[in-house]
Amino acid sequence: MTVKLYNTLSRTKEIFKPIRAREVGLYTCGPTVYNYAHIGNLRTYLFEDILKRTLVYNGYTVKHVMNITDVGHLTGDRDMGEDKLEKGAQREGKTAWEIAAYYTRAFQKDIERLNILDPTIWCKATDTIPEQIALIRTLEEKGFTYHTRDGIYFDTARFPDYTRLSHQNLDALQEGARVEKNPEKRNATDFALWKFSPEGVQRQMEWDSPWGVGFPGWHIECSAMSMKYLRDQLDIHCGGTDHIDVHHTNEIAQSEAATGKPFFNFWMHGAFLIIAGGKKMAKSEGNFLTLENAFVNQAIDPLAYRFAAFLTHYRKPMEYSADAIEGARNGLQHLRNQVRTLQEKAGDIAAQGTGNAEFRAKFMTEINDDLNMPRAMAVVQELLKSDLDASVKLATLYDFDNVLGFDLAQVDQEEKLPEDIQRMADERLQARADKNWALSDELRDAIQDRGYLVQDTPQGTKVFKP
RNA sequence: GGCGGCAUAGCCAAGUGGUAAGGCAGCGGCCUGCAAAGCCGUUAUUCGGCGGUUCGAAUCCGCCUGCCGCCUCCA
Repeated sequence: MTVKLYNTLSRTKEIFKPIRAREVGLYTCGPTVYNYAHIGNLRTYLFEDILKRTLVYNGYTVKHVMNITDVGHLTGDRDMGEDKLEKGAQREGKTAWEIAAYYTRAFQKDIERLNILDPTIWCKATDTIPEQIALIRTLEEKGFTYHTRDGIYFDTARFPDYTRLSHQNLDALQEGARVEKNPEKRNATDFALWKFSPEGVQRQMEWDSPWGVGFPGWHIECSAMSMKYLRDQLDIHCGGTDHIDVHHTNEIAQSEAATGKPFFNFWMHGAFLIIAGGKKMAKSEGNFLTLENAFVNQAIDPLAYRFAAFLTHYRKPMEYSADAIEGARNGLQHLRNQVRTLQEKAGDIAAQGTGNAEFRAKFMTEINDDLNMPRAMAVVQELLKSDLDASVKLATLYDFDNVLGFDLAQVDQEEKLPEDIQRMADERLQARADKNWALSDELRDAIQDRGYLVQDTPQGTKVFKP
């Protein structure tokens, strides 16, 4: 089976071929940990999870590196010395280091709740300062840098293929359209590799460097870390679509300028989650929803978001609405109920291996076509509606779940009922035996109010948490 | 201004030349003491608008309308 992936570099779907035969190097841009991730951020990590699981499903081993940006980028060229982490620290009365540690944990909890597989390697920007400095020094030796009063900058005019990824027309760039421009920059697209700590200011995060005390620029960490951990396996680099024009363009420029070799063969970008009115979800827009407040606190299983995300292709903007989430929530619950029903009918599932080969091939065709999850989800429905034996269906579903990540094999693990719920269930059983329907219905309502489902089946009454 | 994207049923959406996937909601039925769950069936003569190319277009071309992203950090 071949995997086709849309490569932003060529703007076409290409047949994926890793540098090594069976092991893929994957780098995914991680969060800046100065606040909670919002569900729009999380959409991108879900896309990357599907990418990784699809590669694994195809028999590849994936060496996955994700960075944690725990040093603040400046909020703008002119905000001398103020960055998001230090600002967050001020806001919350903690140190920048505490802020970073706190939101790193929060992020890791979020991805765990979404069943996103952990990367092979987590790496922190602050742990690779020496590598970043070394990279900047190489660039300096090769003549790609220049000093300004506030830092060391990369001269993009020296890198001929600067717009390879962005396909921008540099003459038409409107520098300073939204922010005051830095008069010392030689070209509008030049960017800082190293920033000096402002005079008279003691930053919480600053390091010595050959150029003076300061902190790394906005893009250098990803170059340094991907080269450090993936070396000669620079296969796929992912991030949000907003990274194409600036962050990834600059990463390519500085990396290739330093090494003289191509940086990553595949660049993949996830589209935004948008909300009513078509606006992106963003911290700066003040419309951001976290997994915590939009799902966990609403008693909605976070996996409903996973389900929802798979109903839209990763390269298309996804409409967020309460109705859409309600639909996904119901869809996931329905799927789990179907699995429960199958489990009751199924015989030896293990004997079925990975299930039905025909459906497996169909499923694989879809995920291998640039991760077409909406179609893969349709294949799941087709399988469910087919007249295959329950054990075969279930084995096939469990196999698909290696990619889907809905924990379908776990739905049968019914937890023990709390004592009072169990007592009500017992009383209701007696009421039914007495044909006291009024009492029976009252008890059913009471149990359901507590979040449990009551089902009277031919095999007896079942009470469980949905 | 440049680059890029979006517009398909009540909602979320797939589909890039061959006559509209799938999910949710709704409706009808089976089952049930009634439900729930499950199952079966059903729901767009039509794809933002107007032209054009073609035997044939949601899909290609032109024009128009509306919306959005990036060009500052941002998934």
